[in-house]
Amino acid sequence: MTERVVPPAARRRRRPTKQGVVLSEELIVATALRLIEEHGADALSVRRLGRALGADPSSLYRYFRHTDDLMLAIADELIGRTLRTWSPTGDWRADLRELGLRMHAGALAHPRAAVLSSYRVTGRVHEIEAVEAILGVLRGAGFPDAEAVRIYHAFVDQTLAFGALDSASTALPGPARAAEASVWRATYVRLPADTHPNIAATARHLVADMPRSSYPAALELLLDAAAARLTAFQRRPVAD
Amino acid sequence: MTERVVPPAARRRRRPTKQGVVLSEELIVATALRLIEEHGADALSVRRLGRALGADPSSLYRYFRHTDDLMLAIADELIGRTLRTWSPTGDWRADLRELGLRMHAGALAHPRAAVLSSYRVTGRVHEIEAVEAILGVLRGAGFPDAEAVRIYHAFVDQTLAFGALDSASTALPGPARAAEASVWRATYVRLPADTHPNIAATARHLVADMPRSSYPAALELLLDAAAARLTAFQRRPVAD
DNA sequence: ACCTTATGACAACACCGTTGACCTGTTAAG
DNA sequence: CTTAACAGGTCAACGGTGTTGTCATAAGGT
Repeated sequence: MTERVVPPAARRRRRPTKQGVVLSEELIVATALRLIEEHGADALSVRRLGRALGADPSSLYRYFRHTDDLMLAIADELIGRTLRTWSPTGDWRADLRELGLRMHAGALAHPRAAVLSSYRVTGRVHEIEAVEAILGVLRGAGFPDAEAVRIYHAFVDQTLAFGALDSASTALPGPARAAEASVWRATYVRLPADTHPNIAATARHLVADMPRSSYPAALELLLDAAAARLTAFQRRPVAD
Repeated sequence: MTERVVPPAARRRRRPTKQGVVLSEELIVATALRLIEEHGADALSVRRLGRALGADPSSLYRYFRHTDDLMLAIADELIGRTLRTWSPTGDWRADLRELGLRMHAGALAHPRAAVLSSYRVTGRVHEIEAVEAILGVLRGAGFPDAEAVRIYHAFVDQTLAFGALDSASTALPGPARAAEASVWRATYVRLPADTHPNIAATARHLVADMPRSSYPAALELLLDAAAARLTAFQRRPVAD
């Protein structure tokens, strides 16, 4: 068998599919994203994607070695779209807060694609840009290199993880989602104080707090802790 | 069609499968967990589970409406097991740290269940116990009720979100996972300093830090921030 | 002893990712 | 121009998946 996937640069002999579509990596990724947005992540399969493109499913294997490869391409495209609308101001806390909230919002906007991109390192252009930018913010703020990496890592993973978490629950089928929301009201609030004193005591807070995302709060806690460390470093600088 | 799933209380006519096994919800969940532990998360399918149990796959649908239901049952069992090996000492920071790390480790050991349980409220017994226990630790430490709920929410979501994130990457098929790990060494480290100064400057830290989970670091940051707030409250108490 | 019905088994359905073999239009070389 | 190579599209098949409609039967209540 000749090698299935050809590097994009060497692609020349493009010819239309039976249904008249000229395939390309970009078109495939764009169509995949559209599919995910319109019908959910479960709607993304090689076969369905092929159908949506007007091509035989197996054609896709000329562009991506396996579905995994395709996922990475999709993930990187998402990172790129998010980063394009963000520009650092110089205030590291504000910049990280803004970026975090933006990434989180982006995840919620593409609920089912967010899950895919959360746990993969793509090593592609957009991801690299993002890493460079965030590290720049932290080092510019005065974090020593090792600490900058540590904070970067926690920040990025926290944002991606919450993005995936929150968008997963957003993406639940309608009735299931309503059921989730009502568990707090229906089950937890009713627990008697003698067997579950702590839940009973905080019931009204639970009902108010739990249905909302805790990402903004968690982000603020992380920024607080990072700021505290920064002032500690500034008081007693550390060799790097 | 008669309703497929019968509430456990109403189960009476237990009869052995062709291979002589007497099914039960507990046995199914236990076997599923064993399968995951022994052969990885991908080894869990209705058909394989049936084979492992010595029963027809379709029999499982007498106990669980769909695989999702089964996953939730597994998830709750996991919460239970995690909680069972944890006993609060009275030092709230140590207790939360210990519980967080335990939950995270539990998630890593059972990736598929972890992903599901991260964004679902099961409302089952073990989950309720966990909520009660964590709230107890926080209120015992002196957090006002509203703040206790806020910290609880951030703590639990962060733990579950990181659990899902990290277990998703450990659940990657072998080669894909190896590829992930090498991206930092192969791609990022090689970026020239003139185009990517921040990555180049921190390259050795990135290689050391990124392949590991950032959960322990993120947890510590959260505990730091919470402790800072606690002392603030203790200095100037707040009506609740 | 009988009747009901819970529960297990079976077969079938509609999907899935992936691959090897085949065919054909595009392209570059002569 | 002609032609030979081969990129890239198509087809059919493999072995897997979750799920369901139907049927047989053994357990339990009466």
